[in-house]
Amino acid sequence: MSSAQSPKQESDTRSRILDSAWKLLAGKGAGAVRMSDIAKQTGISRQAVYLHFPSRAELLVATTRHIDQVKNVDERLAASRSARSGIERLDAYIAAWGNYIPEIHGVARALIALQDQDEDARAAWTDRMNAVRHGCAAAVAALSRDNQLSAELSEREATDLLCSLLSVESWEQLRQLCGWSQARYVELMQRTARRALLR
Amino acid sequence: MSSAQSPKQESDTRSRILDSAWKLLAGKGAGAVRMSDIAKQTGISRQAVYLHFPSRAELLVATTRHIDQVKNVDERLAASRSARSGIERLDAYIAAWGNYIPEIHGVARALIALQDQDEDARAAWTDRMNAVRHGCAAAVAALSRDNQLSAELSEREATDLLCSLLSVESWEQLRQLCGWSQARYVELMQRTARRALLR
DNA sequence: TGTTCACTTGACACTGTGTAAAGTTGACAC
DNA sequence: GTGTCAACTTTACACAGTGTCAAGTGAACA
Repeated sequence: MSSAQSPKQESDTRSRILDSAWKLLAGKGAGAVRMSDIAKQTGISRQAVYLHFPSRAELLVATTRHIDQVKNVDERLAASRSARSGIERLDAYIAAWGNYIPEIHGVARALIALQDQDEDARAAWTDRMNAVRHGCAAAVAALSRDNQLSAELSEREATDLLCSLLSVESWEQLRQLCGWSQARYVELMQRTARRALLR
Repeated sequence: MSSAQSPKQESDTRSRILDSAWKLLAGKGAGAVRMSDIAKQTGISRQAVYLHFPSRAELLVATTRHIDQVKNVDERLAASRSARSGIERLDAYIAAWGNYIPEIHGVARALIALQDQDEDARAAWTDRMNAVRHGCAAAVAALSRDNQLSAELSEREATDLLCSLLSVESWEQLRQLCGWSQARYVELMQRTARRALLR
């Protein structure tokens, strides 16, 4: 997601603020994290945070992009393209995304909660969803080339299905509720996708 | 969910407050709905709302239970038990729940957003998730009795799968994002479940 | 007629966001 | 050394929203 980053590199403090936000959001959840918490965690004053971000909403949106960048999501997802067969590529894509989910879960929830109030957050979330959709479309297209797709499934339907499998929010909640391990969770997603897509 | 309701019937005003909350949450999303909005919508003063509910969080939690009751979810879901075959029962269960999702979506989102801050909201959400899980388990058990389940799928795995299919939050977001109609969405869920569960 | 209940009005304490203004500190330029 | 610039600090405040409190109203009912 968001391969586009600002040309000049992020200032040290800005970056530290984003790291703090990330850490706190993962630990306490968006509703419980205040601007003052983030400032304290960073070791600066609350007002200093506003020197770098105009609002809480923009800070949270920036945090998701920051994590994407730090964790090299684009590279991770791109790696799935080197798989030999279509099915391996599908598995690799799901694994790359599935293993990334826990890292962004806290922030993703923040983004979802913000949607009612903030236009940017709404756009950021829709972008994420669409990025996953497009990634899925590419993986499914590779599968299609291998002719392993059952005839009655159009690519679009397959993409929709995969997309639903990969949507962040409820999967991670379910994972926690059901007590699945991360590995089991990824395996479950892969098996589900295979079952859905292959005859 | 929550077949248990308080013995004495809900006061008229209390019920009207809950209806207002429901309407507003569906329209604007939890983050944008204030206590004063709910009061105004109901035609009473803000303070009067606090005569019926001790806090915003408890009001929102009560709203989910109210919708469940008004919309007769328990009955709707129970109706699926009268289906003849296991597969029909599965379809009926999914349709009952799937058609209910849009009605509670706004409130469900509110509940999710509240989780970080409020213990009751957390419990209410977990209850919902578990109720769906148990409903799924029953539907899958019926399928199992029909011996239509593929051998390698344990009931537990099947339940997990179905559960993931039925989780409210991301499905409804996806439905909107992808522009699926309600009917197409339910059909998609049913087909996905069948593919996952049957060989 | 008096009491009670549901509600109203107005005031206020508290928390959190965001803004504004003036002061500090360190680095770097000359 | 002196000046200056940027990043940050402290203090203060405006504003919105939640939740509380106290006194008052008005209709129903005994």
